[in-house]
Amino acid sequence: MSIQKPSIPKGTRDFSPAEMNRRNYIFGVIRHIFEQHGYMPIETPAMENLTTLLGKYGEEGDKLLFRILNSGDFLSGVDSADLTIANHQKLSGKISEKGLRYDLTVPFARYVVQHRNEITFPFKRYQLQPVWRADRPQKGRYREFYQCDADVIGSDSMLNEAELIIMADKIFSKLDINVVIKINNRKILSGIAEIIGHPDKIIDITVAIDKLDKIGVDKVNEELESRGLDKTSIEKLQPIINLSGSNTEKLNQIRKVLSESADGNKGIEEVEKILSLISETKLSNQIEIDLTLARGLNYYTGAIIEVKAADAGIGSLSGGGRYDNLTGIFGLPGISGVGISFGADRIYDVMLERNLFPESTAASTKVLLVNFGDKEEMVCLKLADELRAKGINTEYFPDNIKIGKQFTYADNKQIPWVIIIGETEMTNKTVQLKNMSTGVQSTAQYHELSEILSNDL
RNA sequence: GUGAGUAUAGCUCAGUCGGUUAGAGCAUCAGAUUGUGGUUCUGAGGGUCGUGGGUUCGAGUCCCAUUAUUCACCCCA
Repeated sequence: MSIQKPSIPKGTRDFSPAEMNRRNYIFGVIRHIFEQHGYMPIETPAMENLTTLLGKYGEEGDKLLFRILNSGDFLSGVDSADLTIANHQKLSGKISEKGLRYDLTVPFARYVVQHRNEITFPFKRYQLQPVWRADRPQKGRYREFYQCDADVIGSDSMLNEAELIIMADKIFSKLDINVVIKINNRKILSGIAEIIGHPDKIIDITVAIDKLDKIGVDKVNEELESRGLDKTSIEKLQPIINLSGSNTEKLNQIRKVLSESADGNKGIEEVEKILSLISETKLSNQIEIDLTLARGLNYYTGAIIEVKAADAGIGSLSGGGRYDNLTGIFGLPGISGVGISFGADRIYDVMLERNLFPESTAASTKVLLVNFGDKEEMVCLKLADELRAKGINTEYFPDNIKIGKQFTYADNKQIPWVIIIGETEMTNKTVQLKNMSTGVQSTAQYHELSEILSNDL
């Protein structure tokens, strides 16, 4: 066997220490805000039964599921007639029973149904875990990536929508990313489709309108026509396509079009309610009604939320919405949920591109003690432990090598301080303390160290 | 699923019209400097030019196939 070049599957990544520190910073901010609002952590397995996953994400989603081949003799029970290309779908069902999770919402719904007797409703949970999609990778799109979900299940109140939006605003403002929070409502979209007499065309309509900025009104109308809408319907859609102004102005324009639709009016009412609840809070980011939001249309039934980086080419950083009956298919009907998901990897990409990570994410070790050999060892070990006890991340270099090399090590690891204890220092019961960024070195007493090191940032 | 690009040192990339022994920067290692890093100087190691075939006296370079990878569409965090 020849030596093979090591590699990892496309769309997956290794995370080196510097990247992990930055990623953990993002997770830390998100977790902190979630917990501040009373969300509790759960985890679910990387793999789920395919029966749990299939049919929840539409036809496209089913294709993007990673399926796990059954262990052992996976062909037992398969007859040769199944082993044809035409039968691949049927075959796949026989040789694969498990799949990697595609998102965190469906496993959460499964979890809620399975644990319904242990859960107090409304149940507020958060979950920071990787998900997998067998997509073609490209910029900002991976086959393995982390979602950070917060959901409330078992409460119909719009306060939840408002809270999720406020949390999103806090998270992005804490991370220093300028974003636009976009909201929409499935009921408004249904209302539009109802008014023009094409309830089946919601997706076609939103996809076409979404291209307005790129291709202009005329082309959008052409596209609507090619997607099977008649002239009268397109005419009725014009006020929707040309929607503009403040959120209130937009709502008024929509209201005129949807006056005949019960569903549509309900949707408008919901959006207004959410906006009014948020108006009590001072948001750092802009919030904007956008009817082209049609994400997750397969299961969202009310509010739809999406967060995009202001002036960025990357896709959305966060998305969510309300789903009235997600647990219904698992045998627990009538429970409504609303949630939001943050894409940690895209947030990372945007922050890296804009240089938004704080300096402190670069290093975790605060001070390195230089190794001078056996005589100094005990003093160093004792001092190192004292510093750790004071909350200072400290390491002692394990080998007695040239101290130049030990400095290079500190430099590469971006450790801000180095402590040198040699024969002279041992006798005097002092240390040489060197600041690696200024290059300034001075003599210090043991008891001064923790204060100097913890004051410095 | 559709389309386009790329593949040469650990990394980023040069390599002319097809022509002798394939180069640079960065990184690594060693030394200048056995109690001081990041800056400087000197030197060293490191290559099946993705893989397989073809054209040719001769291929990193041209042609075909294949694999990997990147970007875009669809869709999505």
